[in-house]
Amino acid sequence: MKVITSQQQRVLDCIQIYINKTGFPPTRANICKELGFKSPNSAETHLRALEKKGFIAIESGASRGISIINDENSYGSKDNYPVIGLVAAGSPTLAEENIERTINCPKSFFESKFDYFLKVKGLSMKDAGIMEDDLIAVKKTTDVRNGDIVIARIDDEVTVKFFNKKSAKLVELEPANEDFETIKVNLERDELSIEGKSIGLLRRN
Amino acid sequence: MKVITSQQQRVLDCIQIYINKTGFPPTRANICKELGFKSPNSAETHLRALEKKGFIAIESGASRGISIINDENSYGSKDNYPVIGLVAAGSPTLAEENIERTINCPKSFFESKFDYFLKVKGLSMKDAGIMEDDLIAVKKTTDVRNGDIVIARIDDEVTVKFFNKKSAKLVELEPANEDFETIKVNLERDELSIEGKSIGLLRRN
DNA sequence: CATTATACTGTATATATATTCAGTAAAATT
DNA sequence: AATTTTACTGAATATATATACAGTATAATG
Repeated sequence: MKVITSQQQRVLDCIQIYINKTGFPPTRANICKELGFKSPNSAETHLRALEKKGFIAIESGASRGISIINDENSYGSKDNYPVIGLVAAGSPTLAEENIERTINCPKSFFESKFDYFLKVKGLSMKDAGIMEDDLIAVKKTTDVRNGDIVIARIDDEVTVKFFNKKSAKLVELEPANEDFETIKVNLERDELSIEGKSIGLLRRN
Repeated sequence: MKVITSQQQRVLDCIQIYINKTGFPPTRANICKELGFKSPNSAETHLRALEKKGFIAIESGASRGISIINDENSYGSKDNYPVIGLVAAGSPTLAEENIERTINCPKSFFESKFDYFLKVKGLSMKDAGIMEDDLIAVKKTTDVRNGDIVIARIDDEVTVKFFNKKSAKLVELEPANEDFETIKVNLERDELSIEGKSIGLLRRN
């Protein structure tokens, strides 16, 4: 359903920025001028695609009748997210004893939904801009791709690394710090469980 | 602010309710239907009165070009924080044209209050875990100490660096990347204005 | 007391705007 | 290989919309 293309994202951003700036939505012509299109139909088709995919609603016949649809974000809907610190060996990540505290934050704060914040230990991902005590917004999923920053569990130890599947039986978990070594996981012999992936980061100095 | 009449208040309320309901402002005809007027000029004259008194702004020629002017809604007092992208030379950081969009976030999200998010360009602070396109939560202040990550303005260029006051007349702005050089500012000769300091960071992958 | 602001109806119109139709072309999907 | 989706240009048009103009009437203001 929700696969937005990069151009459609540009149009969606353009609408949001226009509303923030002026207080009302743009016309087709406004979007064209903003994004460099030469035909109003360019904007029109993108708008219809965004409407079809459920990102916006268009009031038929009305001028500037565009409204952005915010999923559960019925404006200002917030939620409490747990902050996970040191995860005890063997225990489920979200077990109560692992929750340090909670952070109140809007549901639509990051691009996609997430489930908890993980407090980072060590500097194995420092070249990716992830420092000690940073809070990684973790989305629980096993659908990860090469290059994703994943939260993985090997032998009851939780680690944050770049995911890189080399073959059907070999996954490499790569650090972003030359002082650390790549973890090679033989899927036939070792057990690898993907807890989720990073979709954002929060740092409080 | 001048005195608003009861009818003008009705029109103003009508506009706000319409925006809340549809996401965009009403036309003259919409207002007439809503409030029972029989001529579009009824709405028109009320709108012009509201404009003259400073309650709304009307974009000339634009359809639905009404925006409600709300002093309480000016950035900082609520939970909407502006995201500042490329700052044009010479213009104030929070000038409207520099605001890319806004982010809704709790006031107490970071340890101390802050004023806006600055979108980072370049990698001069990468060893401090600040990467391109990261959003730095900036607190507007000139009260900075050595070691703080400051947002400074030198010759109309905005830069993010570690602050280090060496003496009464020498301030060094240190990058966190060996490929960049420390900026030495002679306070007697050069002008240095401290916009504020970083009190947190937000990254959205 | 003249003037201005408020509060309307009613008509008219230039133009702002959505929207359709006719094409082209590349990429993705089936 | 055929079809759909994406991504555009360019022109045409019905209509949605702002806005001016012509009135009427009451209340406030200087």
